[in-house]
Amino acid sequence: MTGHITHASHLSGNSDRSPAVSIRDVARAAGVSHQTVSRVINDSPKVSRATREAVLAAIDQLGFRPNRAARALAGGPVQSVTVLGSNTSLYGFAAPLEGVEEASRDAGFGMGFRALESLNPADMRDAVERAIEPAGALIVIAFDQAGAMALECVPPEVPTVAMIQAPSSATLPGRPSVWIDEFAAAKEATEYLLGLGHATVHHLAIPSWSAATRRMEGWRAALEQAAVRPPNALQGGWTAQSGYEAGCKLAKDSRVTAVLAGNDEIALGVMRAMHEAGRRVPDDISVVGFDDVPYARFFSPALTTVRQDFKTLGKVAFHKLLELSHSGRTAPTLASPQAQLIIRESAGPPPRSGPRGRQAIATPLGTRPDTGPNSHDEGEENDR
Amino acid sequence: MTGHITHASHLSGNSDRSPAVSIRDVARAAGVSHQTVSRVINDSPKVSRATREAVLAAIDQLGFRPNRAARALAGGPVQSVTVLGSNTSLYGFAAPLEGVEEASRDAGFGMGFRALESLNPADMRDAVERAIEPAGALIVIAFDQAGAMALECVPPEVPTVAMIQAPSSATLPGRPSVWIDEFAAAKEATEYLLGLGHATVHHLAIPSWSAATRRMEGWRAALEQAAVRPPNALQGGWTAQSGYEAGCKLAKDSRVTAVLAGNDEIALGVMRAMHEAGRRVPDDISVVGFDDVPYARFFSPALTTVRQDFKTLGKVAFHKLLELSHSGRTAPTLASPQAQLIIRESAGPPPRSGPRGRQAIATPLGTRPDTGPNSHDEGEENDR
DNA sequence: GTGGGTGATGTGACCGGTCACCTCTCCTCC
DNA sequence: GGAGGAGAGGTGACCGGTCACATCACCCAC
Repeated sequence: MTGHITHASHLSGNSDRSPAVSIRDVARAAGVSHQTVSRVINDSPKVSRATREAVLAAIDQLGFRPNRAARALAGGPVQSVTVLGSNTSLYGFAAPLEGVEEASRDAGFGMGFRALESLNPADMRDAVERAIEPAGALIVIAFDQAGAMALECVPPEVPTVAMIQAPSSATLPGRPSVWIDEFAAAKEATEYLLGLGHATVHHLAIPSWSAATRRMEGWRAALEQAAVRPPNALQGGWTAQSGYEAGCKLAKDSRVTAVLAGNDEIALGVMRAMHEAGRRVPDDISVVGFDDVPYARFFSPALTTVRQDFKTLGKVAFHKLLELSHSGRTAPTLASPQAQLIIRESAGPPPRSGPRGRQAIATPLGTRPDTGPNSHDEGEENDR
Repeated sequence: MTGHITHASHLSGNSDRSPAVSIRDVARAAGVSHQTVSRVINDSPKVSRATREAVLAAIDQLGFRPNRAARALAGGPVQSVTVLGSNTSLYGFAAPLEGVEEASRDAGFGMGFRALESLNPADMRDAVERAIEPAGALIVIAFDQAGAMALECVPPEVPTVAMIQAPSSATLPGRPSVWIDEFAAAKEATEYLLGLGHATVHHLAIPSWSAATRRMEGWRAALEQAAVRPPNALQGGWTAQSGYEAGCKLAKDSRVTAVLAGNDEIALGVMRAMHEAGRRVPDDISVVGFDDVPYARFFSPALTTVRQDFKTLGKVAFHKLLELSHSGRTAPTLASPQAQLIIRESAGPPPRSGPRGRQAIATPLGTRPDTGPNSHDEGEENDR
């Protein structure tokens, strides 16, 4: 209530320590020993109801907050996590981060972040060590190779949860991990495209350091179920740029009428490439993305995509970590929020008489190409 | 070289402390006192050359790393920062974060992140306190109201650098802050649009809790210089959704032929709204964005926008913080990387005979509207 | 020759928690 | 009625750094 809180803050070692309220102050106020206060703030069962309440009252009155540094030093529960990932501006990395942050905040935990830049093993080991040191617990965004490599550098005794693309990949056995099961959604998306009449669906995959992604498996399963031989999946990058580059190649192949892109940025790049090549989306070619970034519905055409609940993924990862630290190390792996197909405008039936010939000359990025008129209205909004 | 490093890691207070190498181990190995080691790792001048080298050798050999917690506890230099901001998935917030992370990593600092969710003063105060506690130093992303409010809650003795929109706004005097001076670029963008022949340029602003943003001032300056009375700036949000909503209104006003949007997502929303209203970009209406998000060049039309070097902004903020902590509190405010107009496709001359009538009926988001053909090729790529 | 710098180093307390271990009380059971 | 436990609480050391202060050698000036 009163709670004047003073800060002992200084980057450099100045000497203006302010007398922050400590466990012993609380003890004095409550008429108990400092150890009893420690027991109370750690929910030890060995404190009587009356004493606990007295201590809690004192804590409240003095505005006491346990000091993270002291606690860490003394080997207590550290109460903070470091997230390790290679990127923060990609939505697929930023959104889970947001989820972890929210969950950690709710739990009174601190959250740190460390980026992975180099793939060099020594650097990687170093980055992991630096990440472990302040927090003692890790959440690794292991969607990409950097994250997967980092995961391998983490000593087994460090409480760690990995966010991964697929459970089958080279995750250490027993290492708790969370993922979004995109198999069903990828399958559904592919079936949706086949259902629109496409002879086949091409897949422009996000990078995968191990075998295949779940979304790739779902895509393949749908094709096989429809007795279509899956074309080779194209290995792409993470960015719109990579989608654009791949799209430029795909645009030249007139058999390509439907593309399932590895994420929404890639899908945007593909659409741009098609646009430049004079192939209209969705009239000539259908494009479906992955993620449902917040701005995907404002593309023209609005992107049909598979929504992923990344934020919840982050929250689940954090809670997994909590569970791991509470109940020993008895946490296996766990699937989390389902993905969901969001139908918008970027996919439609294939062109009537097979793919028609290119009608505009492919122009390099930066010149405004023509856009032909079009006139039908399938593709209902299925949003929200 | 050898450097076996052990981790004293546990979330819950288990007792498997591993004997991490401490300052006293190093002292023993080097045949000096622990205090001398402390002096060496803190670059104290009061150590002889020979001793310093012996200690450094021992440090290297044992793979010693100072313990952050112990250091913080003892009141030494904390060597970590917390970034406080309201969002991580918006590019304008994520990119500076990335810059801070990189700079902090290079300096051997830890980086934490805390999100601001509630605008409630009590919650805000609480969030700030929690952010200060573990690191002792703050970087506040104060582009939006939440950040600005947080800034006001920070006690003056806490080393803090603010990233702000404009220096004139309600920043506490003397509080070091960094910003990108967008005045010139906003002016240039507006002049560019006027130069294309537009009678006026409308501005759809990002939220600003204080008077005006620099970009708004630049926009106004260009108009005034051209003897055009600036129309009222529209207050928007941060997202594509908000741009879309505002765009729907703008589309109805036939005098609007050029829009300077507060950021690229807003610009996308505006373009979408125009598209639905049957107003072609750039033929009927020109749209210019702000930020140059990595995918902006893949929009159709590719977005003409003002590039901001957010990453460098983050780095500058961090270095400012370092400087602040080293050389007392003698850091005033400082302008940082210039913004730059990137010309792509989304802006062009206004329609010949004044804005032509709407040719398609405005349709709600989700129905695929027509796109008319178009045929000219201004708008050169000025990219990279 | 002695007092007083100054530069290099050592000593011990301390930061604010936790841990291991001890004490004291009260209850139960043989 | 005394051994044995369980429950509640206290005591002091300790984590790994830093700080304030003491020490010691050495040089210079009076």
